Amino acid sequence: MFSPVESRRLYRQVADQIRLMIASGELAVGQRLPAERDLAEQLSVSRPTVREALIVLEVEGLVNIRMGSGIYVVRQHAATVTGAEREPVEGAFELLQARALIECAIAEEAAGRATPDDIALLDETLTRMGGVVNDAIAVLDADRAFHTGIAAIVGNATLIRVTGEIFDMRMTPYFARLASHFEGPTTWRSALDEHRAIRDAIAAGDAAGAKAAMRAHLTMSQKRFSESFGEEFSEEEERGRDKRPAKGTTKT
Amino acid sequence: MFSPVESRRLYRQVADQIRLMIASGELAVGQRLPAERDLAEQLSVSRPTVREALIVLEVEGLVNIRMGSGIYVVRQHAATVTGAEREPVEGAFELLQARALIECAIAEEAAGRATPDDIALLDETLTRMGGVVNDAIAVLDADRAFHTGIAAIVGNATLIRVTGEIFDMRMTPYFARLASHFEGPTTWRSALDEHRAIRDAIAAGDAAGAKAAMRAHLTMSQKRFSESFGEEFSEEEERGRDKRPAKGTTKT
DNA sequence: ATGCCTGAATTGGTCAGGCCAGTTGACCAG
DNA sequence: CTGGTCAACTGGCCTGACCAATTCAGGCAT
Repeated sequence: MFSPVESRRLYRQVADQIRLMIASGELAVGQRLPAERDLAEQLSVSRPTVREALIVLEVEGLVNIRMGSGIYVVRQHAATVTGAEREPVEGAFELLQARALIECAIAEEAAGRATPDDIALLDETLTRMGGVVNDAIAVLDADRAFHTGIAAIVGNATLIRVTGEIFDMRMTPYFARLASHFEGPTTWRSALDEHRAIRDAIAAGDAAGAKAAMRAHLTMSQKRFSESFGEEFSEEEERGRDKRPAKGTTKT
Repeated sequence: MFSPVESRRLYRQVADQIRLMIASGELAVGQRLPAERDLAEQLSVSRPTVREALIVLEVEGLVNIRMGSGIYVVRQHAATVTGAEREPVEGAFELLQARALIECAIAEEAAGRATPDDIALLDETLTRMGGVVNDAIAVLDADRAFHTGIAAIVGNATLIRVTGEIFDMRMTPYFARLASHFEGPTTWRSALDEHRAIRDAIAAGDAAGAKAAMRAHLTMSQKRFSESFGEEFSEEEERGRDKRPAKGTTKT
């Protein structure tokens, strides 16, 4: 049907092909791939192209490249596709479910550790968020700061990082385009209220309440999302054209 | 003492450097990067190296490469800046703490959803792990498969991905060097026993038990780790011992 | 026979230079 | 002023080469 012409880039095609071979089991986990030179010959492309494709797979965590030794299949879970051909809607729900599981646990933990300084930092992000509900970019940044701020209360850099990364997963082109349809000052204000509830529970040291508030927040996010795109979802599938060639051009 | 050799591949270093420039705001969102040829000259590396680095950043979603036009910053991902210079010991404890928080929640959720097929898959990884406790690479793979397998029970691709990514964080050169000192058939057999306890709790549908078993497993992992490297750490590090990362003191 | 050591073969990492194709914007004919 | 053309970028891909790390077979001393 609608095939993005973007697929022209050769190293992407090569990466897809190798990824497919891994997913199908043709290349078993732990197995060593043919040498770059051999792959280039078999695929009728040059070695730099093969290298670029392998680097893509390495960043995705599918293979492990060991200098002087070879390239080894680490895992075959094709589930880690980088938004290439993922249903944006399913991806969105999955994302929110994953966030609910992880961030509820973090909020629960944070409630038992928060210091007044921590709460002050959260309050700072809340006031900032309240002042920029009309700025789609700034409000998103404040939203992110609130969620990573809760992770920061636990005092674990890994948790902060993971929280931020999961949050950023919504930044895929698909998701961003869908989000632009339902994100607005009204929905952001609702989110802000839910943020305040989370903040209050954490400030009160109420672990169960913080967990519940976080779950409610992410559940409501999911609800807002599903309700809003229901109407817009007739033919919004096509790739973004001249509407938004680059980010932030029309927003500020 | 010995320099970690840090034979990091050049294109990774270049990617880190550009990522840093993006994170610091030196390269603003929406801005176009210098041309590949110019970047190569400024960084004193060849163009293929620059290309490989940019492909890494593109896969990570930081930049958008548009053929014939240029390379544009999509977003700044400040959370990943910490990767380069991290204390290995603190990092290890942090990692296990983060895993405890996240994977306990996942195990809890999985216990309520597991089907006999899911359990069969877990059992497969357990038997596989039992057969390769002497193979440092294979056993690690089986270990990973068990933990991601639990995430798979929940049926959420994002959770699987996150679990795998956090697991893989231990694959840094620092961590790998430390791990080689304490990982062995004995410790792996202990881990396997703990895995079985988790599996049994999930199979029984015991959410609280699964959570507790997972927490016990990761706590024991931490214990094994800290005990084993205690001897090796005569003069190498000192502040790593008394962990307890102070709350709120988000490092600069 | 055993174990250590060496060196060649293999493999990934990097470089240099070049050509092609798409993008962009200025320039010129209408 | 409008429309179309063209030349200067820019990324995409290729060839060929050399360097560095890994691996393993074969030779040496024990």
